Amino acid sequence: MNDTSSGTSVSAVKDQVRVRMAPSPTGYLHIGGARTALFNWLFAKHHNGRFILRIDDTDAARSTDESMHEIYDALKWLGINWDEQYVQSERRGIYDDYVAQLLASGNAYHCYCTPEELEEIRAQARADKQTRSYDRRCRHLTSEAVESFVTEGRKPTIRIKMPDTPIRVDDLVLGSRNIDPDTLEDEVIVRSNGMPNYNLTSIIDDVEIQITHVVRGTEHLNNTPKQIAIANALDLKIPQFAHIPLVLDSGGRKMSKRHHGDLVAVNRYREQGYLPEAMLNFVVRLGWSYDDKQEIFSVDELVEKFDLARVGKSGSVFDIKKLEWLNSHYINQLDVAARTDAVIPFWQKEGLLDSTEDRAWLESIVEAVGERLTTLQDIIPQTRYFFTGEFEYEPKAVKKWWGNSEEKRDNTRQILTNVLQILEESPTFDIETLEAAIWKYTDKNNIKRVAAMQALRIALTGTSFGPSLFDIVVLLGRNEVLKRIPKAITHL
RNA sequence: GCCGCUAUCGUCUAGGGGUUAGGACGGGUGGUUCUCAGCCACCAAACCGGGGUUCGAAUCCCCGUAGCGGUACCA
Repeated sequence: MNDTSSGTSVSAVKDQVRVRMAPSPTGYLHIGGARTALFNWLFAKHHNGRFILRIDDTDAARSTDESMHEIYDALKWLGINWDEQYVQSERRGIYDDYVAQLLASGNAYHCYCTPEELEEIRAQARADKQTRSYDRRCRHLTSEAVESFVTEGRKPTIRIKMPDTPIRVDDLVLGSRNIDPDTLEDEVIVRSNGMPNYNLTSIIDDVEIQITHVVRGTEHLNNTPKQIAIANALDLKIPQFAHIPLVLDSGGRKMSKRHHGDLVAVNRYREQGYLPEAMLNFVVRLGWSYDDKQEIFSVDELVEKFDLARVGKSGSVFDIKKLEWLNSHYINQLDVAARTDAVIPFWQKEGLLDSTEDRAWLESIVEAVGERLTTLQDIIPQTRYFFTGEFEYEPKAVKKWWGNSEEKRDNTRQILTNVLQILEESPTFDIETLEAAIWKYTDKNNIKRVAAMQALRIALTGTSFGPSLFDIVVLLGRNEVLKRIPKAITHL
């Protein structure tokens, strides 16, 4: 409210900032939607305003309850809470009143064209290289014509009559421009079944619920002059607009459910073990930056620093590598207890935990894994062998470290046999003692440490990578280790 | 086809009339180490093209070009 640094005209607005996110419940929340929500939410928080959730469900055929709840879930998971909520299907009366007004003032008219006719008109317009695809033929229907359509049983749509003067669009991100009225379509604002359409309901609600700033994706840019025209015809005061650039795939195309499936679903990332903090931090940097050095932002910092004036104009590519980097950063930020809490559901889902494991042991495992997690899901390949001796010996690792000739394998068997004996006879089973004993053995016999260790690692874990091997040995415990080594020797 | 938007390393971006065009992710090399990850050091990597304006243009203007978005009785 006292913002002088924003660079937008927000500072001039006396009233409270009110922004909204208006998803249509026709699927899950996707990355682009999450970013729109986040930008709006941050803008609201930054200005001490209100963030409103509006469910744009005027398309009854495609809207589902299930989808609505998925969107709620995803938003809540991200920590994007809303102060008010509206559902368009419950507000039908409001739209009907405005439509009646539009009809009465002559700013809207009934259109009796059938979908087939419209398609023909469109095809013709295109062939003629026309700017508009509807020729406005129903603007001036004689009463006889109307009557015959009605007796034919045709149900009309209602179209808005576009003005013949330019429409000025001011955009906080893209700047201002005038739209040539010749390019404007007499949009259908009410379907023949009586349901109002997006361009009508959207602007009416924005005005009705007193939205001060409409922050949405640039796919809506062409809708803006149409919506302004509707508001003008109704003599309504329009909000400010800010169109934010699209989120693109690696090929530079808009990310969409249609083309990318659940690759764009926020919930998918949640299931894979991405942290909401990482998602937020990642997504906010798609199109927004603070300065030339900061990449990591806490939510509080974002609220403090977010500014529409620093939103770029061009689309940004979704780069999973960067998300992964941020995610591992935020996972590593968690202390061992919190990280253990975060990882337990993943062990459970994998069926690795049967409630006999004690907390201290689990925390030790997480401690040993250290900074090796990119996603929480990574805990599975990193730690499966702690919970079960039933694993495959990874072929590539076997070939490299156990050897691919009979001679080399004999050698490995010998090493493992010796190591087994050392571990068996060690008076205590702690890292220092074992390490000293093993090093003594390898150095004395001129065996490369790495060779012995990797041979043992594969015997114990099936893989050639992972935490410090002495951590693993101790965490597995003497009994288990003494079982796994002979098994490996037999398998060799 | 028509309408619109955009254009800095592969990616996210900083900058913006005079800079060695900066950072980060990713990539590469070396070091540390029982492996991997990490960490440390270093390297490669960009102003779409052409015209102006100007002493000077990546930056301002124009024109191209390319990419993308929209073009529904979807939102």
